[in-house]
Amino acid sequence: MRKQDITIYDVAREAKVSMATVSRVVNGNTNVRKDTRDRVMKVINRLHYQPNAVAQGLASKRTTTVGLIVPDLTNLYFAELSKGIDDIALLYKYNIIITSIENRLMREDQAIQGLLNKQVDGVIYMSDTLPEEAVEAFKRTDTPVVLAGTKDSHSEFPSVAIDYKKADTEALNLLYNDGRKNLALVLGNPDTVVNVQNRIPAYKKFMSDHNLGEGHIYSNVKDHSDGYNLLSQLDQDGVDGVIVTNDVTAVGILNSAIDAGKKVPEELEIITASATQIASVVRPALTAIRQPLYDIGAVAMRMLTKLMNNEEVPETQIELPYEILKKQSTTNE
Amino acid sequence: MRKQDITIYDVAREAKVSMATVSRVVNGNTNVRKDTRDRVMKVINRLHYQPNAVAQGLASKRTTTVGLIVPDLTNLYFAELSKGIDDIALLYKYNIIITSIENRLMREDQAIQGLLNKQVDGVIYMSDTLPEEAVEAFKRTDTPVVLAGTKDSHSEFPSVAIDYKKADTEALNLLYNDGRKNLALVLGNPDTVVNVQNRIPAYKKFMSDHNLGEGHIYSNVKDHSDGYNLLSQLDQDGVDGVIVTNDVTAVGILNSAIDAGKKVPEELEIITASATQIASVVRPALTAIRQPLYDIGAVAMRMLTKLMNNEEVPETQIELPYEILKKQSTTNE
DNA sequence: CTGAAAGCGCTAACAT
DNA sequence: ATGTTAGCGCTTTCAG
Repeated sequence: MRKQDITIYDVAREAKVSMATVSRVVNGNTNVRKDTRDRVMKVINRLHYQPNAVAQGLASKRTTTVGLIVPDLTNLYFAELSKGIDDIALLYKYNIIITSIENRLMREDQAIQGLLNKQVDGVIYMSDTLPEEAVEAFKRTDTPVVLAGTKDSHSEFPSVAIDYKKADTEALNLLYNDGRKNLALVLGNPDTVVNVQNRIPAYKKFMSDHNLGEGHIYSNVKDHSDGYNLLSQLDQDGVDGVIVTNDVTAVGILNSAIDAGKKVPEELEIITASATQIASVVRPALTAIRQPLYDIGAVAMRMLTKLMNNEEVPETQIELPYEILKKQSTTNE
Repeated sequence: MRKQDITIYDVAREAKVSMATVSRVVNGNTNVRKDTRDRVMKVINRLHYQPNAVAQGLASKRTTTVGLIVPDLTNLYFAELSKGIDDIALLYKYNIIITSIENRLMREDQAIQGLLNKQVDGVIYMSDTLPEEAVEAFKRTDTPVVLAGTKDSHSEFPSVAIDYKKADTEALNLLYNDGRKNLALVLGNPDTVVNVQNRIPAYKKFMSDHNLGEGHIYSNVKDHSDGYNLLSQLDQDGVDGVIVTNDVTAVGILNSAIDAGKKVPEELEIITASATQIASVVRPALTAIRQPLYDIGAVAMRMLTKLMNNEEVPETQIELPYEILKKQSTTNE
C-alpha cells in the first residue's frame, strides 16, 4: 500500500528491543527506561516509522475515530455544528468519518450500521429525525451516541441543544410586542421531534394564550424557492409576522417581499429560528434566534469523549443558552 | 466493543462451513455453490453478522475510505465541493474521513500523514495552498491524490478545476464592456497557486492589453467584515468595477455600499469569482463566475476511484466549463 | 523495565 | 466449490 512500509517490527530489530517495547514508547507508556526510550525514538525518526492505525484499531479495539451523521453538509446549520465538533475532535485526537444522509440511497440506520462496522468509538447524530430503525441500531450497540442540535422524543439519548420552546415563545412575543397579531409558523419537515414536541406546541400555546386564533402553520417549506413562493400565501392569509425555522427559507420569503415591493419589517416581520451566516449577511438583516451552533457541536463532542472513556457524565441532556438577535427584519418597538 | 460480537468464525461454525467460505459470500465471490451461499446468508441474517471493517482493512490492505483535506467546512465553496465528492463516494461505497486544516493546530502535512496512518485508499485535497512539506508527504506514498477546486504549481498532481485565467478575463471583459475602466481585483490569500499563476496574471494582462494602467489589487480580504471595510479604500481609489474571489467578501463590499448609499451596480459593479448559494441569495444578486463546484467534487472523486483501482486515467488535469451568471450587480449593457 | 507469545477478525494464496 | 493456513501490524497479558 505504501511505498515504504516500515513496521513496528523493523523498528524493534534496528533498536534491538522487542516490538512490545516499541509499542510502549509509541503509546507513551511510562514503563520504559529513558535510554531505551531514546534509542527507540531515534530509530523511529530515522526510519520515519508511522504506526498503522488500522492494525492498532484491530488490536486495541479502539479506532480513535468518531462518526458524524448529518443530513446536508451544504446547510450552514450543520456545517457550523460540525466545525465545533471538529475542533474538539482534533483536540482529543479523534478522526471524523462523515456520513451524509440527505441522499436517498442512504437510510439513517444504514448510515449508523456503516459507522459501527468501521468500529467508530462514538457517533454524533445531527439529523432532525431519528427513525425507529435508527433507534434500534443505536440500542444494539455499546458505542456511545450524542445528539447535537436536535432531540429524540423520549430523551433516551444524550443530547446538546437549546430550549426550543422557550426560544420560540420569546420570538413570538417579540412579534406580538411589535403589534403583530396574525402570526405564522413556517416549518420544513413538520414531523421532526423538535417541531412536534417543541415548536408547534409552543406556537399553539402562544396563540391560544393571547387569543390570536388558530394561526397558520406552513409545512414543507424547505428552501429559498419554497420560501419565495410562500409569500403570496402569507399575503392571502394576512400574515404580518412570521417565525421561520430555516434561515435560507426565511431569506426566500424576504427576497420575495422585496421583489414584490412589500416592506420588511413594516408590512411583514420575519424572525428566523436558526441563524447561520446567511441570516446576518442579507439586507435587511434577519432578526434571529441565535443558537450557539459551534458550541453545541463542541459540547456534544466533549461529552462524547467522556462517554467513550467511560467517564462519569452527570448531565446528559444539555441545553445551551440562546440569544434573540434583533436585526432589521423586525421593528423592535 | 460491541454488545454482540459475532465474528466470521461464529457464522462459519453455525453454517458448518469454513471462514473462507463465509468470507467469500460476504465479499460476493462467485465461487460458492448457490445452496451453501443461501445457507451462509441465512446464518448471517439470523446472527445479524456484520463484518468488522477494521479487520478487513488490515487483512486486505484496503480500507474503502478516502481522506478529505479541506480548509473550512463552513465555507460553502468547500461544502459544495464536498457534497459532490460525498455523493460519488457513496456510489462507490467509500467512506470519508474529513480533516479540516483551518485550525492552526493542524498543518497540511500533518493532516496528510494522519490520513495515511489511517490507511485511506486515496486523498482529495481542497486547500488552495499546497506547501512544500505537503508535496513531499504526498510523494512519499503510493496513495493517490486528486486536487479539487485548486491546482498545484507544477501540475504534478491530478486536479479538477476550471480555467481561472479565462474565466477572470471574461469577467473583466464584462465589466469593461459595461464601461468600467477603473477595475480592481480583491483577493484573500494572495500567495495561492491559483492567484499567483492565474488570477493575478490574467488581471495584469487585461489591464495592460486595454491600457487601463496598473490597476488595484487588494490582498488578504478574507471575510464579510474585511470586504465591508474595504469599500472606503475602493472609493478612495476610484474603483468602479471589481472582481472578488470570495463571495462572502463580495457580499461584504456590497452591503457596505448599500449602507453607505452607494448604488450597485450604477456606481460600482461587483463580480464574484466563486458563486455559492450566498451570491444568489443577497439583493442585488451578485453577478458571478459560476464554478460547477458539485461537479468538480464529483469528477475528482470519480477520478480518484479509478486511480485507487489502478485503472487508466487518460487525462489527469481536468478543466470543467464555468459560466458567467449575469445578475444584478453588473449593468450588463 | 523488558520480552515472548497469543491474539484482534479477516483475506488470500494454496490445496484439495 | 470448499477448506487450511498464514499472515496483516499492532496491543496486551503474562513471565521474568
